Amino acid sequence: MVRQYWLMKSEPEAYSFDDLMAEKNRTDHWDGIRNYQARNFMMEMRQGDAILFYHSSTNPPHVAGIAEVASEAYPDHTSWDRKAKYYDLKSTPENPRWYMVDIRGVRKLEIPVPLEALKANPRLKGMRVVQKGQRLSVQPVLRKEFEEVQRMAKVLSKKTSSR
DNA sequence: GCCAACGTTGGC
DNA sequence: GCCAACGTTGGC
Repeated sequence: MVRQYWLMKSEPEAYSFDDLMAEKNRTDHWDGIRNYQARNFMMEMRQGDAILFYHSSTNPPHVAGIAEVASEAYPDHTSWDRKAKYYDLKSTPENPRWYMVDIRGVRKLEIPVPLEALKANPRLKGMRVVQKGQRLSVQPVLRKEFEEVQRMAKVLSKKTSSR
């Protein structure tokens, strides 16, 4: 049962939605979050919550697919791994500072929904991702926004295929 | 590659 | 607790 809705960003060159779908059980852990607000949102996530998987730093930026929360937050062990990219010396196994969740790919959108289209849709005005300066890589979305993005993907794909 | 908008750090 | 300096994000 879906409880809450989220949007998570990833740079596709680093990790794309297709990469997630290619994982065993289409499931992977979401490590490397080093922002308190994003971490706190992840700690609110419950199994079955739905996720818009967003590709940032690509042209054009877009929502690529739907995922779901596969496990609730648990300590991000890469935070105390000296060799890891996002090592934080203030995080320890005894006192973890950073957390991660597991997410599972559900389905790829019929067609990616570009940021420009999100911005042009007045129903999505409240989404953080369309607002200037909102860099948060994990953010809550409303159910109606989540459903609107899915609807847009359907509409866009019909337009494309009828040409 | 630029740069605006943020978040974090650390001296005071 | 203030705030300057610095680092990062991410659209363009």
